[in-house]
Amino acid sequence: MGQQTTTRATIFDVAQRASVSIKTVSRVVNREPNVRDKTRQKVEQAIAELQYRPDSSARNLARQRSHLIGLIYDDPAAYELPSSGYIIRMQQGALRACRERMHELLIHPCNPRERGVGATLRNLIESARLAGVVLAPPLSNMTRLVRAIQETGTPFVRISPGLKVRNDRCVATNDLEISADMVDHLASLGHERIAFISGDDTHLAVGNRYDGYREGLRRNGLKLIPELVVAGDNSFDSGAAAARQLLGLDARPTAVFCANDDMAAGVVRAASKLGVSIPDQISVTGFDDIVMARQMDPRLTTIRQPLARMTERAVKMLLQGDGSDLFECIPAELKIRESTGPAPRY
Amino acid sequence: MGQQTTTRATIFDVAQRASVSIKTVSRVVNREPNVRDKTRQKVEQAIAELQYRPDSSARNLARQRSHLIGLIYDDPAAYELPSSGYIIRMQQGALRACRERMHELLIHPCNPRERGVGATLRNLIESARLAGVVLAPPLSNMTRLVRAIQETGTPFVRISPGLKVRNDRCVATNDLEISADMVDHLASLGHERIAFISGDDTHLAVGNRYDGYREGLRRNGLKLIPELVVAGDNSFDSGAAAARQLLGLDARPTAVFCANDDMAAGVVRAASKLGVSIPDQISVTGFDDIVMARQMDPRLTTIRQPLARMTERAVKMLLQGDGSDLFECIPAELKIRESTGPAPRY
DNA sequence: TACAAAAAAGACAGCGCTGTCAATTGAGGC
DNA sequence: GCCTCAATTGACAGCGCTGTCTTTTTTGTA
Repeated sequence: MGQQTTTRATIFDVAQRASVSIKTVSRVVNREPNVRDKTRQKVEQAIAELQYRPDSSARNLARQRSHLIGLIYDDPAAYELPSSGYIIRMQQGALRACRERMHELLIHPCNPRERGVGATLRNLIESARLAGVVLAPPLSNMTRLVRAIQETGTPFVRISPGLKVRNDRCVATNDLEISADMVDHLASLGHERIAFISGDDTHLAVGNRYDGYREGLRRNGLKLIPELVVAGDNSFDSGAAAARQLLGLDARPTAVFCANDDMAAGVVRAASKLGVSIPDQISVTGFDDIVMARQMDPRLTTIRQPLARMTERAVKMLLQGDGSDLFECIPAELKIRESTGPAPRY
Repeated sequence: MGQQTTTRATIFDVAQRASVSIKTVSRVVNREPNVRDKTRQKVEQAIAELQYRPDSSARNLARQRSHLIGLIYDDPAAYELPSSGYIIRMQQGALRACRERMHELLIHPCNPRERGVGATLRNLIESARLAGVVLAPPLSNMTRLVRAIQETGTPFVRISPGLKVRNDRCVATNDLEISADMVDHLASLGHERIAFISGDDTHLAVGNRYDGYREGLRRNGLKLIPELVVAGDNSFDSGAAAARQLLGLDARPTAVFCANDDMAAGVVRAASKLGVSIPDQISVTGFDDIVMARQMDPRLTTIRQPLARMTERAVKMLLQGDGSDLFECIPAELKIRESTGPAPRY
C-alpha cells in the first residue's frame, strides 16, 4: 500500500504527523501516565500509519541499560555433555518471561575453567549494559563468577539447587527434599537395600541428592549401607559400571537411586545385559527426567526439576525492579513410572 | 586496587587521559588505520588504566546497527519436540562465529503457525537493528517468513537442507546425496529389501531423505518396493508402529532406513519386543545422530549433519560484509555403527 | 630550506530516544 | 469570570559513540 520511505520512521516523524511533541509520543509508546485519551489515539494512529518501531539502540543509550537479559550457563561444547535438554528447558523459561516483558535473551555459555572468564563476563555485561543476568548451575555456585557479576552492579539471579542462600537473589528447587521423597517411594514399595550412585560433584546439586538420599533412609528407618553407595561421574558408562559392581555384590540392592538419568540408563543397560529384570528384580530411579527417560523400556521413574519455571521466575525477579524477592523455591516433581516396583521377596 | 569511580569511563575520559581527541580513541578501539604507534600505545594504556569498555548501545546507535545476530528456529515448546540436541548444536556453531567476530547471539524460537509471526519477526529485527539473521529449518523454507525477513533489508542466511537455491544466501548440506550413500552402505552389505520410514514433511529435509533413498536404490540396481515405504511422523512411537507393520510382512525387509533417529529408536524397540535381533535379522539406520544413537544397544548407524558448522558458516557469511558467498554446501557424515550388518541369508 | 602531498589527529554534528523541568491547559471553587 | 492547583504537554539537554570534513603534522623531494 503506502509508499515505503527509504528510511525508517523516527519518533520525530510520528510526533510531526500527530502534531504533538516527541515527548508525548515517547509517553504513549512507553505507556506512561498523563496522556489524554484523545492524544493517545492520535499518536497511536500516527504510529500505525508510519509503522513506527522504537529503535532499541537509541532507547538503550538514553536509558543507560539495554533490553537484554543474559543467560549464562556451563558451555556444553567444553565437555561433550549431552545436557542439551537441560539447557533448552532453561532457555525456554527465560524466553517466556523475556517475551512477556518485552526483553530479549542473550545466551552466553561459558567455560568456567578457562582463564579470564570473569573478565569476559564483566566485559559482556558492562559493554552490552545487560538489564539483568541469570546464572545457571553449576556456575551459580562458583564464587569467582558470582563475584565477577556482582562487581558489575548489574542485577542478577542465581538458579541454584539447594538452599544455600547468600545475600543475593536466588531461585532454588527442593532437590534434597525431593530426593528423600524418592526414597520414601522406594521404601513404600518395600525396598530396604537401596543403593545410590552419585555423580560428579562440581554440580552442587549432586551433593544435595546424596544428602536427600540419606535423609530419606533415615526417616524411613533404613540404615546407610556403605557398600551400596557407589561413585559415578554422571555418564551413562559410569552408571553401567556402577551397576555391574552393585549387581556383583553378595547381597544385592533391590533398588538403585541414581543421581541422574544418564547413569540410570547405564544401570538399566547393564542390568538387562546381565539378565536382571527391571523392576521385578531391581528397581531403578534417576534424576532429571531427560527425554530418554520416557523412551526407555521400562520407562524410568525419575525426578523432574522445574527448570523452565525456575528461569522464568528468575527473569521476572530481575525485571520486577524491586529487590523484594530474594529467594524462591520451586518444587521438583516425582515422576513415577515403570522402572520401580515392589521389592522382590527372597 | 585503583579507586572505582562510581560512573564508568567513557571515551571522553580516555581521550582526556591520553591527551588525544575522542576520535583517536575511537580509531584505536576500532582498529582503524592512521594512528601512529606511539599514539596507539598511549591510548591503550589509558584504556587499560580506566578499564574502559565501549558502550554497545552508543556504538549501535551511531553505527545504525547492533552487534547482535539473531538465530531463528522452530519453537520446540510449541510442539513438545525432543529436538534439543538439534537446536543446541546450531546454537553452538553460531556462538563460535559470533565470539570470533565480537558479536552476540540472540535466540528467537518462534512458532510459524501462530498468527503474526512475520510481524513479530520484523519488529524484532528492525527495532533491535540486528546485524544479521540466521534462519534454521524448517522455517528456512517457509516463504512467508523468508519474505518477512527480506522486507527488513537485514542480511540473512538460510540454513537449509537440500539445494533449493533462491536469490539469497544459503548454507546447505548434502542430505539427499548422503541418504543415497546410506543406501550404498546397506546395499554393499547385501541388502536388497530396504525399507524406508518417512517423517513429517513440513521439514523439507525429510523429502530429500526420501529422494536420496530412491536415488540410492536406483544406483544400486534395486527396485522401490511400495509396501516397504511407510509413513511415520518423526516420533519414536510412529517408528515403532511402522516397524510392527514392516515386520508383519510376509516378505520382511532386511534393512530399514528411518528418516530420523527417534523413529529408528522406535524400530529398534519394536524389533526387540518381537524378538527380532539387530543387526542379525534386520539392519536399522537413522538420521541425525542424536545423543541416544550412541547409547542404544546396538549403537545406531546414522547420518550426522554438520549443524554447528553450518550455522557457524552462516554467521561468518553474514559478518563477511561482501555479499560474495551466496551458497555453500557442507557435507554430512555417515556414522556406521553396530545396527547395520550383513543381510541375512534365507 | 622550502613546498607539495600524504598521513595523522581533531572538531563537531548527529544517531533516536528519555529525563528533567518549564509551560500550558483544564477543572473546580468562589 | 477569576484564581488555584493538578493534569497535560512541550522544550531541550544529554546518553556515548561514529562519520564526515577540516586542520595540523610529517614525510619526501628538489
